[in-house]
Amino acid sequence: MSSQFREERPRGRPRSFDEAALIDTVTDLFWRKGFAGTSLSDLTDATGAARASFYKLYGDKEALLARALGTYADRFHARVDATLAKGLSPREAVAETLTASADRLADPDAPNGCLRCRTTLEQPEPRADVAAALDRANGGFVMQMERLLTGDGNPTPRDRQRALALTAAVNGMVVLAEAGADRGALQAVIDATLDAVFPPA
Amino acid sequence: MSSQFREERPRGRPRSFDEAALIDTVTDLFWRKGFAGTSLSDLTDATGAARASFYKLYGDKEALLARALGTYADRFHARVDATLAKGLSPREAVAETLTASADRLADPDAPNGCLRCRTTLEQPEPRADVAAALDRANGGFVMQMERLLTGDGNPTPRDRQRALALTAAVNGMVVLAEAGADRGALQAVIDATLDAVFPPA
DNA sequence: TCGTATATGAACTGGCTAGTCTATAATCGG
DNA sequence: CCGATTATAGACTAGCCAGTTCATATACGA
Repeated sequence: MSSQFREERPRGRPRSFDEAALIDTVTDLFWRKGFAGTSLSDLTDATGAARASFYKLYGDKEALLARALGTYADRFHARVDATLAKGLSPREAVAETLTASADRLADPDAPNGCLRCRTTLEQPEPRADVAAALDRANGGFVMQMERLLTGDGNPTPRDRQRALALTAAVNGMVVLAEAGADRGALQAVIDATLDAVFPPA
Repeated sequence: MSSQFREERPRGRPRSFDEAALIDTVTDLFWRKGFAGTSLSDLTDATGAARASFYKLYGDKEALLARALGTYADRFHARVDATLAKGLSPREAVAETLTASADRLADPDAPNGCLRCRTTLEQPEPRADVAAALDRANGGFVMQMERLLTGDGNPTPRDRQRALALTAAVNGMVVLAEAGADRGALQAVIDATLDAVFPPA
């Protein structure tokens, strides 16, 4: 009976790191330092996982990047879910999302920048698996913008264009912030974007 | 008299590369392949300059990056000069500039992306000289946007905000394009941006 | 022709990297 | 306690890169 409820333990020596947290930690590292700027020693130090474990479990460093991009996109997806759950108007939902992004971008304590944008520019010709993850992250971002605009309804062609404009605004704020722009500058971008996407009657 | 008109020749063995073109070539290489992705062998192969000449003339690879950023910014400055010389309205001048950027970004033959944006994201904590060049490139871009808006007049605080919105739009298009967006998607961003910055009465 | 000045090319250094390999450690079932 | 299984630590390989060094080449002025 005890066996019936016990977690299944794998056979050999147990892992010395937290499997569930590993990809999150890797994601944060790539986010902070970039893919090229993160060495495998950085990863083993931060996660506690043995060097060999990474290769056994995931293949290689680029496969880890693909996973990290997935995690990064999932986090944003969850944020949009939370915003949609509040039942705001599209304009309010978009404003909340842009404001949260700007707050994070201007926060000196948060990891700077954006893993999706940084990787997009850093890897113009990525390996197939990374390219797929990148496409899903970038395409997914536009889709989340469409969800904010339509409240999960079907986007019109016009909505798709508005979602592209919103995506460009966020991407643009990422670069601006990394270039040293302060929160006020980002707010100017948000204000202009909201006026463009939700034209005042 | 011949000596009077002859170009001054330096004393020793002449250089085997075109000095005037060197930084342009370096700029294009960094533009295409990124700073980290461009090796010194790439630079010597492309320019014909000896490895040692780079170090003697410029110091090191990062100093070259700083120069390349200056060249890149100068090119854009010159483009804006040419646009301003046409005597268009601010809206027309901005539209022409954004259109030219989008055309280039969507052109499969042009070097992809944007050296300024890419370097901004790739080097979050650059060395002092690179940081200065990057600040001048990024700050200069906003200033060029202000010039387009004011026709070289004094920008109002409102103009400065509009220039930030334009800068964010271009930065955003850079990331969008690198993520695979087509020319039509970029046009949607341009249209929304023009409406936001030049609100239809 | 000779001395000086400058650039070249190629070898070399030192360091870092991703990825592999192996002996050992820690857990299991029996 | 034993054998099987899995993970670990960390040494090791092989390659790449930035930057330096030095003998050699090519120009000058006198």
